[in-house]
Amino acid sequence: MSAPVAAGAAPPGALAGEPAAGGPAAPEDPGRRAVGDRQKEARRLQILQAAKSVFADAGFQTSTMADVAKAAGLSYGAVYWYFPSKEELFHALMQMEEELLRLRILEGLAGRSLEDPRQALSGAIRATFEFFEGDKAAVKLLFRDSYAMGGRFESHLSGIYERFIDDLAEVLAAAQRRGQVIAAPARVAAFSVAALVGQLAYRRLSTDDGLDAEVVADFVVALIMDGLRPR
Amino acid sequence: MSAPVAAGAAPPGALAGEPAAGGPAAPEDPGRRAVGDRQKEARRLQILQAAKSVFADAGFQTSTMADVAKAAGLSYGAVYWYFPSKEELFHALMQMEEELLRLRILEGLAGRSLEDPRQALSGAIRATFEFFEGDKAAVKLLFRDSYAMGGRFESHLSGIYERFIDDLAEVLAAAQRRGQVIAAPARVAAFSVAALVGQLAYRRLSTDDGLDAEVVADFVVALIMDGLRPR
DNA sequence: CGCTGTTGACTGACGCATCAGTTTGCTACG
DNA sequence: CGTAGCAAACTGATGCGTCAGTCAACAGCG
Repeated sequence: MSAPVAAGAAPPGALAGEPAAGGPAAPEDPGRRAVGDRQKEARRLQILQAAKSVFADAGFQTSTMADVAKAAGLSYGAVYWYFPSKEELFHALMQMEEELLRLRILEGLAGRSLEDPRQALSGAIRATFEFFEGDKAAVKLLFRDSYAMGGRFESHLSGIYERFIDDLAEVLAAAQRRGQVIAAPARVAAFSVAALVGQLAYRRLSTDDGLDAEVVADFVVALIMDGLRPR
Repeated sequence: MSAPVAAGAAPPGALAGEPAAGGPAAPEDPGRRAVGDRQKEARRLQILQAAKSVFADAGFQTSTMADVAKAAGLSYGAVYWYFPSKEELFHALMQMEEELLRLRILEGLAGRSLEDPRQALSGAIRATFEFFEGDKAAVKLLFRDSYAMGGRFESHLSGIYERFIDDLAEVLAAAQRRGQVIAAPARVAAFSVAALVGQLAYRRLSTDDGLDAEVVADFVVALIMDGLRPR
C-alpha cells in the first residue's frame, strides 16, 4: 500500500555486496526505470540533488514537490515512491549534508595536532569554509531553511552545531587546562566560533568582501585567539 | 469545519463590559469600535502585537491571517482594514522592531565615550542583549523569519545589520587609526560582532547557558577585544 | 528461445484541505 | 441616514498526498 521507502532489512553489507557480476555498463540512466539496489540508490540521490537545488533556490516552504519532481526529471508520484512526505525528503537531505560536512571537517583536522588549539581551530574552520564555498546550496539549506522551520527541523541545525561545539569545547577545555586559553565558558566560546563561521559563510553568499575563504578562515582564527586589541 | 462554524457564537455578550461611562476614560477598549486617529493607531498596534506573537510562535509562512485576527480579538476582515496584505503586515512589524532596537542601542550608547572602542562595544552589545532579553519574539522574527524569506525581506535583517555594522565599523576604523585596534577589515570585524550578538541571543532562546544577558555581553566584548589566548 | 505471469518502479490526474484575499452585510457613531 | 469600522461567509488558487492504472524488467515454464 504505502511506499516502501527504506526497503525492509537493507543490511549494511548490501551496499557494494551485490554480485556486480554482469552489468559492466553504466547502471545510471537518467530517464530509465531503476532496477536493483545500486540504481535505486542512484535514483534516491538524484532526487535528493534535485531537492537540494530546488529548496536552496526557493526555500522549503515555497518549493513544491512538483518542482522537485520536475528538476529530477521524474513524475510527481515517483518522488513519493522514494520519500513518504515532503518533510521526510527535507529530513533526509539535511542528514546527508550533515554527514558530508562532518566528513570534511574530520578531513581538515587530519594530521593536525589537537594539542594546539590554534591548529585545531584553523583546520576545522578552513575545512568548513571550503565546504560551504564549494556548496552554496548547503549554506542556504542550513542557515536559512533549517532556521525557518523551528522546532522539528531546527534539530538538524543544532545537531550540526552541537556536535561541532562538543568537539570544539573539548579542544578548548583541554587547552584551558594547559593554560593556552583563558578561563571562559568553553561551550559558549565554542558556540561563538561555530556561529561566526556560519554567519560569515552565509553572508558571503550575498556580500562580496573581496576576501577568499582561506583569508576569512584565518581572520576568524586570529580574532578568536588574539582579539582586536593589539598585543 | 467548512459550513457555518459557530452559528450562534454571537459576540455581543462576550464583548467585555459596557463602555462604562464614556467620558475621558481610556480610548483603548479591546472590543470596541475604533474611532478617531488615536484609537485607530491603538488598534493598529494591537494587531501588530498579535501578529508579532503569532509569527514568533509559528513562523511567518506557517501562521495564517486567521490566527492573527483571532489573537487580536478581531474578525478576519478587520485585519485587512488596517493592512492590505500579509506581507505588508509583516513589513510593518519588522519596521517597528527595527526602530525599537535602534532606539535602545542609542540609549545604551548615551553617556559613553565613542573614543574608547571597548566602551562603545560594551554599550551597544549590552543594550542589544537587554532588548532581546525583554522581547524574545523579536529575536525569532529577526533571526528566523527574516532569514527565511530571502530576497524581499532579508532587506530588513540586513538593513538592521548594515546600519549596526556601519556604526560599528566606523568606531573600529577610528580606533584603528588611533592604534587601539589591530589592522583588519573593519567591516568584516564589525559584521562578526553583530553576528555573534545575534546568534548568541537566538541560542539563548532554547539553550540555557546559565548566564544572564549582562555576563554574555561582557563575554562578547572580552572575546572580541582580547581573544582567547592569555595576554 | 518465445510465451506468460508477476512484481514493482513509475505515471499523472484527482481528492481534499488550507488560506490569502474579496465581498457582502451589519451596526454604531456623528 | 450616510458612512466608517468591523464581522463573517465566500472564492479561487495552490499544493500535499493518494491511488488506480501502465509498463518495463525479470522470472519460470515449456
